[in-house]
Order: sequence, then structure tokens, then C-alpha cells
Amino acid sequence: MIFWEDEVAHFYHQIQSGTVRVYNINDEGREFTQGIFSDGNSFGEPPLFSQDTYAASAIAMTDAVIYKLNIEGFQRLLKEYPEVQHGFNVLFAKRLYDKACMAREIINSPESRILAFLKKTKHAATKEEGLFRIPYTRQEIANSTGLRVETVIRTLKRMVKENKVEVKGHKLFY
Amino acid sequence: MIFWEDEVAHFYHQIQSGTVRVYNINDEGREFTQGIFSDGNSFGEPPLFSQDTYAASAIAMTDAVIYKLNIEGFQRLLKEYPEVQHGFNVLFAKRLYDKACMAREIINSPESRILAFLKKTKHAATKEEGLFRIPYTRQEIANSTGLRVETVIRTLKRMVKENKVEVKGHKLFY
DNA sequence: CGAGTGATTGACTGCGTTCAACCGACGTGG
DNA sequence: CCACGTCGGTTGAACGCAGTCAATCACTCG
Repeated sequence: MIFWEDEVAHFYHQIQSGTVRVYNINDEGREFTQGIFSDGNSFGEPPLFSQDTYAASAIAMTDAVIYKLNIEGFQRLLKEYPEVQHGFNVLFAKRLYDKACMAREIINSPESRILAFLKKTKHAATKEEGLFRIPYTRQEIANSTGLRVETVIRTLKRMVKENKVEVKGHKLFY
Repeated sequence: MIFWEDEVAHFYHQIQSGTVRVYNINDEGREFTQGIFSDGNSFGEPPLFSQDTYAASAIAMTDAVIYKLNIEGFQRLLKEYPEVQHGFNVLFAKRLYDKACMAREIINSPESRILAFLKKTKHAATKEEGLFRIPYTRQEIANSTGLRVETVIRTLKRMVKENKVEVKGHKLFY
């Protein structure tokens, strides 16, 4: 665990190597994935600006090396380098865009929600034979879309039949 | 209409007076409200930073006076006033926090989703006799939570019975 | 080969949606 | 002053889709 929901933020985190999942868990043990971050990404920065507590928890999914910078150092950095400041504006703007795209899917079908997730995710995926290999499990797609594994599986199956995605040996391509 | 989903952003918008709804509409005509903004608020700024198109449309819900600053002027402003730049960082951080709080509710019950909306919304509401008067219609709560009006009404009714909210003459208090 | 993890399937259930009315408050115009 | 139109709120009945539960399959790795 890297930090917990509702905790006060003391550090800026940036991944050197490894993968980190930022997520919520409710009373019934059901999980929702807010985001997955890997090499080079930072995560959990908003509270460093807004004085909110963390809206979610963070956990390393793999062995990982993560740089931590305390909040004072982080604020000094922002002050001294306006271009870093601007960089966070751009980063946050992109995040808000992604969140808005996912949020609006709440009123759409499982297929539409999965497609929105694949679309958002594909630029992070590696390309193989003109298609993007989706590096996530069905469970992870379910956690990210708010659906159930079974629903994801059944929906993907229909989508394969309709040539909207491809599956080769359980591996998903888009 | 102030701007449309998928359009390129040319202006920074700030409300002098009036109320603006930023929303999506799907093929079946169902609407999802991304946010409601009023006096003093700005809206639709992320694409000015991230070069994305608008993720949603904006419409004035009331007569309104809105300042518009073209993107070149906006960028000059940011460059010349680092504290404005920082102001947007804080604003975006708060927005991300709110979006994360709403997003995680996707795995929760209607009651929980409505409560999350009320909680987020209450600091914008006016206080009356120790309670916050929620200035939104049931339809607007439905649009903001991804539920249906009927579900909102029935859930609120149960919540009244359990003393989680109050209703006086159709008006909702929290 | 066996254990473990992720994927898959089928049967059943229930909750939120859908549909179709009706209610109630308010404002306007004759 | 009342009739009427409008808009938001409310209710009941029926439906259907995603969720739930339980079992099995498939692949990987030690």
C-alpha cells in the first residue's frame, strides 16, 4: 500500500518502474479502479494542491520503484519552475477530460462503457498487427467500468461476434 | 448554447451572473450532467490546456452574462500571472477530487449515490435552519447521478423515513 | 503433475427502469 | 377570480437486463 483513502497527503509520488492502481473499495468489498499508472507517471497529486484528503487508495500491483518528494519540496519546485506548474495544469486537464468521458458513460450500455474504457486505454497499450493489445484482465475492465466480470465477458463475446473487438487465446485486442 | 461537445475550444468562459449546465446527451436522448456553474465560476477550461475537444456541451439554464476571453489572451494571462496559473491547478485539483468521489459511487446503491451528490452540492447551497436547501429538481439529481427520476423520488422518500434528508413542501433539505 | 489465477458458462434473481397515469403548485390571461 | 396550461413531483404495475451464485474450464508456472 502506498497511501490510503481519506489520508492527508504528504508526498508527491512518481513511478520509476512498476505499476500502481488507485482504487476505492466499498462496504461489500466491491472495488472501483480510479486509474492505473506506470513507468514515468505520477499519481495522487491533486490533494497536494487542493488540501483535500485522498479520494482513493493506492497500491503497487507489481514490484515498483517510486520516487517520493515531500510536499514542501514539491511546492518549492512548483514555485521555482513555472513550466512544471504549467505541466500539471495540462496533466490535470487531460485527467479531467478522461474522467468526464468515463462519467458520461454511466447512462450508457455495458458495451458503450467498455468501448469508452478501451478507447481511453488504447494509447497506453502496445500495438500488435495494427491492433492494440489490451493489457488488462476482464476483472480489471469490470473494476474500471463499474460492471461485473460476467457482464464484461458476455458483452465482449457479443462484441467479438460483431467484429468490434478481437480475442486471440483469451487475449483482448482493439 | 454556449459550446458543443467535440467542438474545439476557442474561449475561456467565466460567469458574471446566471447558471450554466455542462452536460452530455446520448443517442436515446438521455442526459448526464457533468456540472452546474454559477456566479463567479469559470467552466469549460480543461481543453484550453490539453488541446482536447470539449467532452460535453454547455447551455445557459437562466439568462446569464458570461465573459469570454480568447485562447491567446488566456494563455498570455497565464504566462504573466503565475498565481493565476496556480489558481487553476487548485481548481482542477478540486474538480478531480469531486469527479473521483462521484465516479466511485458507480458501484454503490442509489441512496449512496444521491448522498454523494448532496454532500458535494451542499457547500453551494444556502443554509436554512441548520439544513442545506438543495436547489435542484429531482430530475437534475437524476441527471447528475445517472439514475432515473422515479428512482430518485422513491429513494428520497425512503431516506426521509429514515431521517437522512428532509422534505418540506416538495423542497429538499440535507 | 498439481496449484493457482483468470476466463467462462448456465440458471436464477431482483432491482432499477420503463411506461402510463395522475397529482399539486404556480402563473397567466380573459 | 377562475380556467387553463405548464412544470415538477408522485405512484403503481410490469419488465428486462445486469447482477448473483455456483460450478467448470484453460492456461501458466514451479
